[in-house]
Amino acid sequence: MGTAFEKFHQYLRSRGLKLTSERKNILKKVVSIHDHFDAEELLYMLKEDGKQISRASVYRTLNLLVDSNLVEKVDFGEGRAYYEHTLGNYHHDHLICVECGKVIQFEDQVIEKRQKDICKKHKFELDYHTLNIFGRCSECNNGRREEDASTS
Amino acid sequence: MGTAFEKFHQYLRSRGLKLTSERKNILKKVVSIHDHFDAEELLYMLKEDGKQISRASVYRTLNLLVDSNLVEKVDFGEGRAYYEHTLGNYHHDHLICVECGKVIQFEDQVIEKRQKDICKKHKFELDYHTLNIFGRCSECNNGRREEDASTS
DNA sequence: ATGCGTGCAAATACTTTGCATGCCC
DNA sequence: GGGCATGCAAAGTATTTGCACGCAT
Repeated sequence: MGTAFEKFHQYLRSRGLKLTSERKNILKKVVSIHDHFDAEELLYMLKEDGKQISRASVYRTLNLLVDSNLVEKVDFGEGRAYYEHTLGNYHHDHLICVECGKVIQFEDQVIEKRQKDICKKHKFELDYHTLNIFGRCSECNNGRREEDASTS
Repeated sequence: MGTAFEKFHQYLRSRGLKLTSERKNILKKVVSIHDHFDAEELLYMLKEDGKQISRASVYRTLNLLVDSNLVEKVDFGEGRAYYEHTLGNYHHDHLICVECGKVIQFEDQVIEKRQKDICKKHKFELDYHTLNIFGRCSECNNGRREEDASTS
């Protein structure tokens, strides 16, 4: 758990940046959230905890955290960015219900491996990836007939 | 090629919507673009062709096209949506170079199949998916030493 | 004819940025 | 003490929406 701070501190130093109390508080909060969240939610949680941190700092720090690989930016196609920390979490992908918005996380080694192979084939140096599968979850799907099996 | 219009027309009818000349022109342009594009680019191309179509109509029609499965919305994490039509194109995923912005399309049946299996396991009805792999392309990668093989 | 669609401009939503001041190293 | 960071508000993007008029069915 201390590792996250060390990593971040190291990242900041390597760029001549500083580990301020705001950044510390943001990182502390971020690693405590074991789910995805967006910038506004994070800002709200920090305020709830009595931390007075500006919206600008939250956005700025999230960018740094993404850059330092401590946080992943995920995109659910909602026109806003979600984030999740990468600690302990092996990387995971998402099943996103277009009906109720529920997000189910999963991870699959076959797909991970296959991606690496594809990158190798294209001489592409893999950094990270995002795989989102959109559809309807089992609950929202109840009492529905199938309509199309077209797109994959 | 006429099929796209039939499909769209059918989709519109099924919703009590109309096939206007604006929608026709937008669809015609969209199917002619064999690459991804964003709303502004599309608007610009239409203007170039001498079509006077408003930004609002472009955005509105793109949403209809996505809804009717003729067009796919893809997200490169740039804070804006890209689109590509789904005609003839079997679905494809993307390798995105974070350095030069180049986008390489690929498709892999193993991954496609695996996704279907995962959905089945979660009783999730698959609609569509987006898989973006970010990293550095072979050109941008030249003369670089590898630094981290951490995240996948 | 009826009602959906269009264009325009304003509104909204998310994120970034300029500037004066504050604080880490 | 110097320079990066912060907070604020304003600016910047991307996209949506209300309204009056126009056109497809």
